[in-house]
Amino acid sequence: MQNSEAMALSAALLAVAGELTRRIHDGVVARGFEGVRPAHGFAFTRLAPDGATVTDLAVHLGMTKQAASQLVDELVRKGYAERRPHPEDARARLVVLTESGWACTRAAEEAAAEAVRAWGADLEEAELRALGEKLLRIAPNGPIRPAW
Amino acid sequence: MQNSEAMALSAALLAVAGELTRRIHDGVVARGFEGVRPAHGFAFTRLAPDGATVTDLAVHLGMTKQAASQLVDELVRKGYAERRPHPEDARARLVVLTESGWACTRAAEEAAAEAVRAWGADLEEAELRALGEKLLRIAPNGPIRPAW
DNA sequence: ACTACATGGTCAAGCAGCTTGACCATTTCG
DNA sequence: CGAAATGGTCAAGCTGCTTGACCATGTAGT
Repeated sequence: MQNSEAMALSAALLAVAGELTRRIHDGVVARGFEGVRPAHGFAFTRLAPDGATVTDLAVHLGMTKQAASQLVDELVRKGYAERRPHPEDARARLVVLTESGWACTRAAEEAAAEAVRAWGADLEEAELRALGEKLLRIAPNGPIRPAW
Repeated sequence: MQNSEAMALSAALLAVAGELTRRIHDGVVARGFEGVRPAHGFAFTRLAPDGATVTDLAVHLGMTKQAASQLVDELVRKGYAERRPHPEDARARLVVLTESGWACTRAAEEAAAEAVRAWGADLEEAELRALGEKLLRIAPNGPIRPAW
Protein backbone atom coordinates (compact mmCIF):
# COMPACT_ATOMS: atom_id res chain seq x y z
CA MET A 1 0.00 0.00 0.00
CA GLN A 2 1.35 3.39 -1.02
CA ASN A 3 1.85 6.28 1.36
CA SER A 4 -0.84 8.35 -0.31
CA GLU A 5 -3.36 5.51 0.00
CA ALA A 6 -2.53 5.10 3.67
CA MET A 7 -2.97 8.83 4.15
CA ALA A 8 -6.35 8.75 2.40
CA LEU A 9 -7.44 5.85 4.60
CA SER A 10 -6.23 7.69 7.71
CA ALA A 11 -7.94 10.92 6.75
CA ALA A 12 -11.21 9.10 6.09
CA LEU A 13 -11.02 7.28 9.39
CA LEU A 14 -10.33 10.47 11.33
CA ALA A 15 -13.06 12.36 9.51
CA VAL A 16 -15.56 9.60 10.28
CA ALA A 17 -14.44 9.54 13.92
CA GLY A 18 -14.88 13.29 14.24
CA GLU A 19 -18.30 13.18 12.66
CA LEU A 20 -19.36 10.26 14.83
CA THR A 21 -18.28 12.06 17.99
CA ARG A 22 -20.21 15.13 16.98
CA ARG A 23 -23.35 13.16 16.23
CA ILE A 24 -23.26 11.23 19.48
CA HIS A 25 -22.75 14.46 21.38
CA ASP A 26 -25.60 16.19 19.56
CA GLY A 27 -27.84 13.18 20.14
CA VAL A 28 -27.11 13.18 23.86
CA VAL A 29 -27.79 16.90 24.13
CA ALA A 30 -31.00 16.48 22.11
CA ARG A 31 -32.13 13.94 24.73
CA GLY A 32 -31.90 16.59 27.40
CA PHE A 33 -28.46 16.06 28.91
CA GLU A 34 -26.78 19.43 28.89
CA GLY A 35 -23.30 20.38 29.91
CA VAL A 36 -21.79 17.05 28.94
CA ARG A 37 -18.63 16.89 26.85
CA PRO A 38 -17.46 13.98 24.70
CA ALA A 39 -14.71 13.31 27.26
CA HIS A 40 -17.41 12.50 29.80
CA GLY A 41 -18.63 9.71 27.58
CA PHE A 42 -15.28 7.99 27.77
CA ALA A 43 -15.34 8.39 31.54
CA PHE A 44 -18.80 6.81 31.64
CA THR A 45 -17.64 3.71 29.80
CA ARG A 46 -15.02 3.19 32.50
CA LEU A 47 -17.33 3.97 35.40
CA ALA A 48 -20.27 2.01 34.08
CA PRO A 49 -19.73 -1.56 35.27
CA ASP A 50 -18.79 -1.21 38.93
CA GLY A 51 -17.28 2.25 39.33
CA ALA A 52 -13.61 3.11 39.32
CA THR A 53 -11.06 5.12 41.25
CA VAL A 54 -9.81 8.48 40.05
CA THR A 55 -6.44 6.93 39.21
CA ASP A 56 -8.12 4.22 37.13
CA LEU A 57 -9.97 6.92 35.24
CA ALA A 58 -6.81 8.92 34.70
CA VAL A 59 -5.06 5.94 33.13
CA HIS A 60 -8.09 5.10 31.00
CA LEU A 61 -8.38 8.65 29.71
CA GLY A 62 -4.64 9.19 29.31
CA MET A 63 -4.47 12.23 31.56
CA THR A 64 -3.09 13.15 34.97
CA LYS A 65 -5.01 12.09 38.05
CA GLN A 66 -5.46 15.76 38.94
CA ALA A 67 -7.26 16.32 35.66
CA ALA A 68 -9.33 13.17 36.17
CA SER A 69 -10.25 14.40 39.65
CA GLN A 70 -11.41 17.73 38.22
CA LEU A 71 -13.47 15.87 35.65
CA VAL A 72 -15.09 13.83 38.43
CA ASP A 73 -15.78 17.06 40.35
CA GLU A 74 -17.64 18.26 37.30
CA LEU A 75 -19.63 15.03 36.94
CA VAL A 76 -20.56 15.13 40.62
CA ARG A 77 -21.57 18.78 40.42
CA LYS A 78 -23.83 17.96 37.48
CA GLY A 79 -25.31 14.96 39.22
CA TYR A 80 -23.96 12.21 36.95
CA ALA A 81 -21.64 10.56 39.45
CA GLU A 82 -20.83 10.41 43.14
CA ARG A 83 -17.82 9.55 45.27
CA ARG A 84 -18.11 6.76 47.81
CA PRO A 85 -15.55 5.40 50.23
CA HIS A 86 -13.68 2.48 48.72
CA PRO A 87 -14.69 -0.78 50.43
CA GLU A 88 -11.17 -2.22 50.48
CA ASP A 89 -8.81 0.74 50.59
CA ALA A 90 -9.35 3.68 52.92
CA ARG A 91 -7.08 5.88 50.78
CA ALA A 92 -9.15 5.42 47.66
CA ARG A 93 -12.63 6.58 46.77
CA LEU A 94 -14.89 4.73 44.41
CA VAL A 95 -16.55 6.90 41.77
CA VAL A 96 -19.89 5.46 40.65
CA LEU A 97 -22.61 6.61 38.27
CA THR A 98 -25.86 7.98 39.67
CA GLU A 99 -29.21 7.08 38.12
CA SER A 100 -28.86 10.22 36.00
CA GLY A 101 -25.42 9.01 34.89
CA TRP A 102 -26.90 5.69 33.78
CA ALA A 103 -29.65 7.48 31.90
CA CYS A 104 -27.05 9.57 30.11
CA THR A 105 -25.10 6.42 29.22
CA ARG A 106 -28.22 4.89 27.70
CA ALA A 107 -28.85 8.12 25.78
CA ALA A 108 -25.31 7.93 24.38
CA GLU A 109 -25.94 4.36 23.22
CA GLU A 110 -29.12 5.40 21.48
CA ALA A 111 -27.35 8.33 19.84
CA ALA A 112 -24.51 6.06 18.72
CA ALA A 113 -26.96 3.58 17.25
CA GLU A 114 -28.69 6.40 15.43
CA ALA A 115 -25.40 7.67 14.01
CA VAL A 116 -24.31 4.23 12.91
CA ARG A 117 -27.69 3.56 11.37
CA ALA A 118 -27.23 6.71 9.28
CA TRP A 119 -24.35 4.96 7.55
CA GLY A 120 -26.87 2.38 6.38
CA ALA A 121 -27.60 4.73 3.50
CA ASP A 122 -24.14 4.01 2.11
CA LEU A 123 -23.40 0.56 3.52
CA GLU A 124 -25.26 -2.70 3.68
CA GLU A 125 -25.94 -4.18 7.10
CA ALA A 126 -23.43 -6.95 6.43
CA GLU A 127 -20.77 -4.47 5.39
CA LEU A 128 -21.39 -2.52 8.56
CA ARG A 129 -20.86 -5.61 10.67
CA ALA A 130 -17.70 -6.43 8.74
CA LEU A 131 -16.47 -2.90 9.37
CA GLY A 132 -17.10 -3.21 13.09
CA GLU A 133 -15.47 -6.60 13.23
CA LYS A 134 -12.32 -5.32 11.49
CA LEU A 135 -12.11 -2.29 13.75
CA LEU A 136 -12.43 -4.45 16.85
CA ARG A 137 -9.51 -6.54 15.66
CA ILE A 138 -7.19 -3.57 15.30
CA ALA A 139 -8.48 -1.58 18.27
CA PRO A 140 -5.85 -1.04 20.95
CA ASN A 141 -6.41 -2.05 24.56
CA GLY A 142 -4.57 0.84 26.13
CA PRO A 143 -5.87 4.19 27.29
CA ILE A 144 -8.38 6.11 25.24
CA ARG A 145 -6.52 9.20 24.19
CA PRO A 146 -7.93 12.33 22.58
CA ALA A 147 -7.43 12.05 18.86
CA TRP A 148 -6.04 15.52 18.25
CA MET B 1 -28.30 -3.64 14.88
CA GLN B 2 -28.68 -3.31 18.63
CA ASN B 3 -27.65 -0.22 20.58
CA SER B 4 -24.90 -2.09 22.39
CA GLU B 5 -23.45 -3.31 19.10
CA ALA B 6 -23.46 0.20 17.71
CA MET B 7 -21.76 1.43 20.86
CA ALA B 8 -19.08 -1.26 20.56
CA LEU B 9 -18.52 -0.32 16.93
CA SER B 10 -18.30 3.35 17.86
CA ALA B 11 -15.93 2.73 20.73
CA ALA B 12 -13.67 0.64 18.52
CA LEU B 13 -13.65 3.28 15.81
CA LEU B 14 -12.81 6.05 18.25
CA ALA B 15 -10.13 3.98 19.93
CA VAL B 16 -8.54 3.20 16.57
CA ALA B 17 -8.73 6.86 15.59
CA GLY B 18 -7.05 7.95 18.79
CA GLU B 19 -4.32 5.38 18.42
CA LEU B 20 -3.78 6.30 14.77
CA THR B 21 -3.45 9.99 15.64
CA ARG B 22 -0.94 9.21 18.35
CA ARG B 23 1.13 7.02 16.04
CA ILE B 24 1.21 9.55 13.23
CA HIS B 25 2.21 12.24 15.68
CA ASP B 26 4.93 10.09 17.21
CA GLY B 27 6.19 9.17 13.74
CA VAL B 28 6.38 12.80 12.67
CA VAL B 29 8.25 13.74 15.84
CA ALA B 30 10.60 10.78 15.37
CA ARG B 31 11.44 12.18 11.93
CA GLY B 32 12.70 15.35 13.52
CA PHE B 33 9.72 17.70 13.34
CA GLU B 34 9.25 19.05 16.82
CA GLY B 35 6.61 21.33 18.17
CA VAL B 36 3.93 20.11 15.80
CA ARG B 37 0.49 19.17 17.07
CA PRO B 38 -2.01 16.86 15.40
CA ALA B 39 -4.15 19.90 14.59
CA HIS B 40 -1.34 21.16 12.38
CA GLY B 41 -1.63 18.05 10.27
CA PHE B 42 -5.22 18.87 9.41
CA ALA B 43 -4.15 22.37 8.52
CA PHE B 44 -1.44 20.97 6.23
CA THR B 45 -3.94 18.90 4.29
CA ARG B 46 -5.87 22.06 3.53
CA LEU B 47 -2.80 24.18 2.73
CA ALA B 48 -1.04 21.53 0.71
CA PRO B 49 -2.41 21.90 -2.82
CA ASP B 50 -2.28 25.64 -3.49
CA GLY B 51 -2.46 27.34 -0.12
CA ALA B 52 -5.56 28.74 1.52
CA THR B 53 -6.82 31.82 3.31
CA VAL B 54 -7.19 31.97 7.05
CA THR B 55 -10.97 31.90 6.69
CA ASP B 56 -10.78 28.77 4.53
CA LEU B 57 -8.67 27.13 7.19
CA ALA B 58 -11.06 28.15 9.93
CA VAL B 59 -14.00 26.52 8.13
CA HIS B 60 -11.97 23.41 7.37
CA LEU B 61 -10.88 23.01 10.99
CA GLY B 62 -14.24 23.99 12.47
CA MET B 63 -12.89 26.86 14.55
CA THR B 64 -13.06 30.66 14.56
CA LYS B 65 -10.90 32.59 12.14
CA GLN B 66 -9.09 34.17 15.09
CA ALA B 67 -8.05 30.73 16.28
CA ALA B 68 -7.04 29.74 12.76
CA SER B 69 -4.99 32.93 12.52
CA GLN B 70 -3.18 32.09 15.74
CA LEU B 71 -2.51 28.61 14.43
CA VAL B 72 -1.02 30.12 11.27
CA ASP B 73 1.09 32.45 13.43
CA GLU B 74 2.48 29.38 15.11
CA LEU B 75 3.18 27.59 11.82
CA VAL B 76 4.93 30.69 10.47
CA ARG B 77 6.98 31.08 13.65
CA LYS B 78 8.10 27.47 13.35
CA GLY B 79 8.92 27.84 9.67
CA TYR B 80 6.28 25.52 8.23
CA ALA B 81 4.20 28.14 6.42
CA GLU B 82 4.28 31.73 5.27
CA ARG B 83 1.75 34.42 4.47
CA ARG B 84 1.74 35.96 1.01
CA PRO B 85 -0.44 38.66 -0.45
CA HIS B 86 -3.45 37.15 -2.17
CA PRO B 87 -3.14 37.56 -5.96
CA GLU B 88 -6.82 38.40 -6.49
CA ASP B 89 -8.01 40.01 -3.27
CA ALA B 90 -6.03 42.70 -1.46
CA ARG B 91 -7.93 42.04 1.77
CA ALA B 92 -6.93 38.40 1.89
CA ARG B 93 -3.59 36.74 2.46
CA LEU B 94 -2.67 33.36 1.01
CA VAL B 95 -1.09 30.98 3.49
CA VAL B 96 1.27 28.52 1.78
CA LEU B 97 3.57 25.77 2.98
CA THR B 98 7.31 26.35 3.03
CA GLU B 99 9.73 23.64 1.93
CA SER B 100 9.91 22.60 5.58
CA GLY B 101 6.13 22.38 5.63
CA TRP B 102 6.16 20.07 2.61
CA ALA B 103 8.81 17.90 4.24
CA CYS B 104 6.65 17.63 7.35
CA THR B 105 3.66 16.66 5.21
CA ARG B 106 5.67 13.89 3.59
CA ALA B 107 6.84 12.73 7.02
CA ALA B 108 3.20 12.54 8.12
CA GLU B 109 2.36 10.40 5.10
CA GLU B 110 5.20 8.04 5.88
CA ALA B 111 4.12 7.83 9.50
CA ALA B 112 0.53 7.16 8.47
CA ALA B 113 1.65 4.41 6.10
CA GLU B 114 3.70 2.90 8.89
CA ALA B 115 0.76 2.98 11.29
CA VAL B 116 -1.61 1.45 8.74
CA ARG B 117 0.93 -1.20 7.87
CA ALA B 118 1.02 -2.18 11.55
CA TRP B 119 -2.59 -3.26 11.18
CA GLY B 120 -1.37 -5.78 8.64
CA ALA B 121 -0.62 -8.07 11.57
CA ASP B 122 -4.36 -8.42 12.18
CA LEU B 123 -5.81 -7.74 8.75
CA GLU B 124 -5.11 -9.02 5.25
CA GLU B 125 -4.16 -6.47 2.62
CA ALA B 126 -7.49 -7.00 0.89
CA GLU B 127 -9.41 -6.47 4.14
CA LEU B 128 -7.45 -3.28 4.71
CA ARG B 129 -8.45 -1.96 1.30
CA ALA B 130 -12.05 -2.91 1.93
CA LEU B 131 -11.91 -1.06 5.24
CA GLY B 132 -10.57 2.06 3.57
CA GLU B 133 -13.13 1.87 0.82
CA LYS B 134 -16.02 1.61 3.28
CA LEU B 135 -14.71 4.51 5.36
CA LEU B 136 -14.37 6.68 2.28
CA ARG B 137 -18.01 6.01 1.45
CA ILE B 138 -19.29 7.17 4.82
CA ALA B 139 -16.76 9.97 5.36
CA PRO B 140 -18.35 13.41 5.57
CA ASN B 141 -17.31 16.28 3.35
CA GLY B 142 -17.68 19.02 5.93
CA PRO B 143 -15.16 20.50 8.32
CA ILE B 144 -12.73 18.29 10.16
CA ARG B 145 -13.69 18.70 13.80
CA PRO B 146 -11.77 17.52 16.82
CA ALA B 147 -13.20 14.19 17.90
CA TRP B 148 -13.46 14.92 21.60
C1' DA C 1 7.10 -3.14 65.38
C1' DC C 2 9.16 0.75 63.29
C1' DT C 3 10.91 2.92 59.57
C1' DA C 4 10.90 3.91 54.61
C1' DC C 5 8.83 3.97 50.55
C1' DA C 6 4.78 3.46 47.39
C1' DT C 7 0.12 4.64 46.27
C1' DG C 8 -4.55 7.29 46.12
C1' DG C 9 -6.12 11.75 46.38
C1' DT C 10 -6.46 16.81 46.68
C1' DC C 11 -5.03 21.89 46.59
C1' DA C 12 -2.84 25.55 44.10
C1' DA C 13 -0.72 27.95 40.38
C1' DG C 14 0.30 28.29 35.57
C1' DC C 15 -0.28 27.64 30.65
C1' DA C 16 -2.02 26.56 25.86
C1' DG C 17 -5.57 26.89 22.77
C1' DC C 18 -9.70 28.30 22.10
C1' DT C 19 -13.74 31.88 22.44
C1' DT C 20 -16.15 36.46 22.17
C1' DG C 21 -16.03 41.37 21.08
C1' DA C 22 -14.17 45.26 18.82
C1' DC C 23 -12.05 47.17 15.11
C1' DC C 24 -9.73 48.32 10.37
C1' DA C 25 -9.07 47.51 5.23
C1' DT C 26 -10.98 46.10 1.05
C1' DT C 27 -14.50 44.38 -1.90
C1' DT C 28 -19.30 43.92 -3.59
C1' DC C 29 -23.84 45.42 -4.35
C1' DG C 30 -28.03 48.58 -4.66
C1' DC D 1 -21.23 56.67 -4.24
C1' DG D 2 -22.70 54.93 0.01
C1' DA D 3 -23.92 50.74 2.67
C1' DA D 4 -23.33 46.30 3.69
C1' DA D 5 -20.49 42.12 3.39
C1' DT D 6 -16.05 39.91 3.73
C1' DG D 7 -10.96 38.94 5.17
C1' DG D 8 -8.05 39.76 8.80
C1' DT D 9 -6.04 41.17 13.25
C1' DC D 10 -5.74 42.85 18.26
C1' DA D 11 -7.15 42.20 22.95
C1' DA D 12 -9.24 40.08 26.87
C1' DG D 13 -11.18 36.11 29.03
C1' DC D 14 -12.31 31.23 29.93
C1' DT D 15 -11.78 26.18 30.14
C1' DG D 16 -9.35 22.06 30.60
C1' DC D 17 -5.28 20.53 31.08
C1' DT D 18 -0.32 20.46 33.25
C1' DT D 19 3.35 20.58 36.93
C1' DG D 20 4.55 20.87 41.82
C1' DA D 21 3.58 20.36 46.59
C1' DC D 22 1.40 18.10 50.07
C1' DC D 23 -1.42 14.79 53.23
C1' DA D 24 -3.45 10.12 54.40
C1' DT D 25 -3.19 5.33 54.02
C1' DG D 26 -1.21 1.06 52.63
C1' DT D 27 2.95 -2.16 51.95
C1' DA D 28 7.52 -3.99 52.51
C1' DG D 29 12.18 -4.49 54.68
C1' DT D 30 14.83 -5.38 58.66
